[in-house]
Amino acid sequence: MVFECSRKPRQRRKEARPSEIIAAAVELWKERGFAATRLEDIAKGAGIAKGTVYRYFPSKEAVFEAAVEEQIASTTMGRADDLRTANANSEEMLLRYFENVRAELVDSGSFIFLKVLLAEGHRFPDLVRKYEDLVIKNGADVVRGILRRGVDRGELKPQAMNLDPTLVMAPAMMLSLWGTVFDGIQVPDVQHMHHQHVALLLSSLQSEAI
Amino acid sequence: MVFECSRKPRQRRKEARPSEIIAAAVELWKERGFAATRLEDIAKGAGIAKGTVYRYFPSKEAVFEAAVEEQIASTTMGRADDLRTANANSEEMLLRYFENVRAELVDSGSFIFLKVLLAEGHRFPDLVRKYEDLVIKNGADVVRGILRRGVDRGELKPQAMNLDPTLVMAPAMMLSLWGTVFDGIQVPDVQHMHHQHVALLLSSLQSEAI
Amino acid sequence: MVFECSRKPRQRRKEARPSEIIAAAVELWKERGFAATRLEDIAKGAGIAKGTVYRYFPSKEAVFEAAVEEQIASTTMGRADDLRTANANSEEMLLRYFENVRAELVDSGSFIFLKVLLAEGHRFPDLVRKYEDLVIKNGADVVRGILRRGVDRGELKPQAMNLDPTLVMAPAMMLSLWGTVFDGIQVPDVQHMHHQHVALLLSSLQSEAI
Amino acid sequence: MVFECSRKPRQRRKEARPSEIIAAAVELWKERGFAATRLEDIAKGAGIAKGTVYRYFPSKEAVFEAAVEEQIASTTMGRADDLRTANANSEEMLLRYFENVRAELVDSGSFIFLKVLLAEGHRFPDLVRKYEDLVIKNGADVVRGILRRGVDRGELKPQAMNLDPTLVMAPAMMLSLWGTVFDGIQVPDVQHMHHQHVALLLSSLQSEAI
DNA sequence: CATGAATGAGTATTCATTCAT
DNA sequence: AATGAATGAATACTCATTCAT
Repeated sequence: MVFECSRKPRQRRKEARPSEIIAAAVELWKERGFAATRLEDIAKGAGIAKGTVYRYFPSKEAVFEAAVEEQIASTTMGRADDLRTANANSEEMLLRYFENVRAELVDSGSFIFLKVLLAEGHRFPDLVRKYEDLVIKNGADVVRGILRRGVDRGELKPQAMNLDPTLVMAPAMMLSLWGTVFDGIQVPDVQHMHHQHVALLLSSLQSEAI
Repeated sequence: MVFECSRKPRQRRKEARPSEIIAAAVELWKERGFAATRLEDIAKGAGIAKGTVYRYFPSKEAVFEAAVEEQIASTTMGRADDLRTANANSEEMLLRYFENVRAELVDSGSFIFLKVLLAEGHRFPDLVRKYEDLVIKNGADVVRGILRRGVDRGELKPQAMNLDPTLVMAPAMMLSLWGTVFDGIQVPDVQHMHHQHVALLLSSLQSEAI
Repeated sequence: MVFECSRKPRQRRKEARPSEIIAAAVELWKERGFAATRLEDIAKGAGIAKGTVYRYFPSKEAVFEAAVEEQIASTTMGRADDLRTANANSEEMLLRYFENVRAELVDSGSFIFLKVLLAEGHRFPDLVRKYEDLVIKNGADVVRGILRRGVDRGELKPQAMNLDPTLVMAPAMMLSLWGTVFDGIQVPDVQHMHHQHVALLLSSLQSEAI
Repeated sequence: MVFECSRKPRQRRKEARPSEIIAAAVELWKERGFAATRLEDIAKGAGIAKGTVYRYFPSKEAVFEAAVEEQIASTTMGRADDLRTANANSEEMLLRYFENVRAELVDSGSFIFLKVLLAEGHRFPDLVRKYEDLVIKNGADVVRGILRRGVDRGELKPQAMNLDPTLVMAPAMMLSLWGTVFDGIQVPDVQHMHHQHVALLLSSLQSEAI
C-alpha cells in the first residue's frame, strides 16, 4: 500500500507498473470518487509522470476497465473456490457468503466498481456485460450451490431451489454499499444485518425435519 | 412530462420554470446519465436558453440538488401517507410497499438520484444527509409501521419488530436498480422477485397462530 | 485587415466571426507556416478567446478546410469571369492569366493552401479532391478557353489545342510559389519569368499567318 | 532499400547506421508525410531503438536535415555528371534532364524534401539556403550547360542563352510533384507532359538553320 | 553502446459560467 | 428578463527527448 514513498525517480518497473497504477487509481477513486479523479492524480499517486500511465493504458477509461478486470479475475474466483470446497452447514455457508461479499466490496474496495457501473454503465457497456457475466452470474452459481448442498444434506427443504439467487445477492451487495455512502450518519452494522438476513432466509427455507 | 408543449415563449410563468428545468434535466439524466448531460442540453430540453437556467439556479449542481429535494418532498411523502392510511393485511401492505419503491425508482425515474448519490456522494454531502434523513429514515418508518400493524393485527409474531427495516428496503431498492443497469442482458422480473422476497419475509415473520 | 485592434472585449459579432477567424489564421499561416500555428495563436490573432473559435469551427482542421473553401469560392470564380469576358489578343490574355495566378497565390496569400495541400494532402483527402475539381480543373478550362479564342481569332495555330493546359498552369504556379520559399536569397522576378514563358508559348503556338 | 534485412543485431557497422536511419525515415515520410511520422516509427523502421537514433542525430529535425544533405550530395551530383559527359543532341539532352528530375523526385522519393521545404521552409532556413545553392543553382547550371551546348552545336539559336533556366526547371519539378498529390484522381502522364514541354521549348529555341 | 521506460512541456478540446445586447 | 455569444480554467492525450539499466 505504501508503494510510492522512497523510490528513486526514473526507476524502471515495467512488470509492476500496471498494478501499481491500478492500485493508486482505486485508492483515489475510493477517496474522491471516479469522476473527480484526474489522470494526473493517479500518476502522482503512483509516483510516476502523466505520460508513463499511457505506456501501460491507452486511455483513462482503460485504467478503469483494467481495474475491474483485475478485480473480476482475482476476487471472484477466490470466492467461488472458497465456498465450493468448504464443509459446513447451510447457515455457516450463507454467513460466509455474505461475509465474502462484504469483505470484497468494502474491505478490498471494489464497491467503487459497482458504484461506477451502476451510475455510468452507459459509458462501459462491455464492462457491464463482463461484470454481469463473471461477477453476478458467478455469484448466482455460488448461491445456487449453497442451496443445493443444503437440500442434499437435508438442511433445507426442496423448494429452496426455487429461490432466485438474486434475492440473496442483491441484499448482500446493497447492505454493503450502504455503509460506504451513508457512513458517519447512520452507520448500519452490516454484519449484524447480514446475520438477520440469513436468519430470515433460513427460517423460510429450513427443512421441517431438522 | 408535459413541460415544453405549445405555450408561447415569453409567456411562461416564472413560477413554473424551476420545475420545468428539473423535469427536463431528469429526463436527460435518465437517458444519458448524469455526467454526460451538459447544462446546455438541459436548457434546450426545457425550451429555454442556457443563461436562463442561471436565473433560477446558481449552478449546475444546484439543479441536481433541487431535483433531489423536489423528489424528496413529493414522492416520499406520498408513499408514506399511502401506506399509513391503507387498510389491508400485511402481505398486501408489503407488496404495496415494494411496488411503491419500484414505481418511484424505475417509473418516475428517481433511480438516477440514488445512483448519483451512491457514486458521487462525496460531491453532495448535504444532499446525502438530507436524502438519508428524509427518504431512508422515512422509508424505515413506513416499514416499521407495516410491521407494527401486522403485529397488532396478530398477523405477524412480536419478534417481527426486531427486524431491521433496512432488510426490507435495501433489497427492494437494489432489485429495482438492477434492471436499469443490467437491462437487455439479464432482465430480472423485478415484480416477481419482489413477490418472492415478500413470501420470504412472511414465512419467517408470520404468527404461528394464523 | 486591421480588424483586431480597438475592439471591446466580449463584443458579439456572430456574423463576421468566421471570416475574421479565417483571416487571422491565414495571416499567421503565411508568417509562420501551418504546422507551427497553434489554435490559440489564431484566436489571439482574431482578438478572441480560444473557446470562441469552437463556436464556429468544430476543430482546428475545420478552420483550414473552411479557409480553403472560402478561397475556392471567391477567387477562382473571379479569375474565370475576368478572362472569359475580356477582349484582348492571345498574348495579352496569357499574360493576364499568369498575373492572375501570381496575384492570387502571392498577394492574396493562397499560396499557403497550395503548400499545405502539397505537403499534407494525406490529412485532407476531400479537400485535395475539391481543390483539384474547382481550382485545377477550372484553371485548365480557362487556359483552354484562351487557346481556343486564339485559334478562333487566327492568332494561334490549330495544334495549339493539343497543348495540355497543365503546361501553362504548373509553371505559372511553381514560379509563383518559388518566391515565397527562396526569397531573400535568389529572388526571381516572377513577372519577368512569366513574360518569358508566355513568349515561349507564343513562339511555338503562333499561327504562321500572323 | 535493404536496410533492415537479416543481419544479426549488434553486428551492424556504426558507419552504416545514419544512412539506414535516413532510408527508413524517407520511406515513412513518403508513405505518411513528414508531420505524421514519429521518431519512434523511424527507429522501428530502421530496426533499432528510439534512443539509438540520438547516438547519430541530435534531434528529429537533424534527421531531416541530414536526409536532405545526403540527397543533395548523392543525386544532384550524379545528375550533373550524367548530363555534362553525355554526347547527344539538344532534344535528347532536354528530355534526359526532364527524366532525371522526374526520377529523382518521384522514383527515389526526394519529392518529400521539396514538399517539406515548400511548406515548412521557415523551420529550416539553413536547409532552404543549402537546397537552393546546391540543388536549384546546380540544376540551373545544368540547364544552362545544355543550352550552351545546343548553341555551340548550332542546334539552338544564340538567344536561347537568354532563357531563364527556371523556366525549364520549375515546370519539370511541378509536373512531377503534381502526381504525388493529385494521384488517383487526375493522374497526368508526367512523361508525356515532359515531352510536350520539351517540344515547346525546342520550337521556340531551335536555330532556323536546322 | 544499445535499449526502451520515464519524463513533462505542449496542445486541442470541452463546458460551466458570465455578461453585453 | 431572456438570450446565446464569449470566456478561460480544466484536462486528456502526444511525442521529442533523457537517462537508468
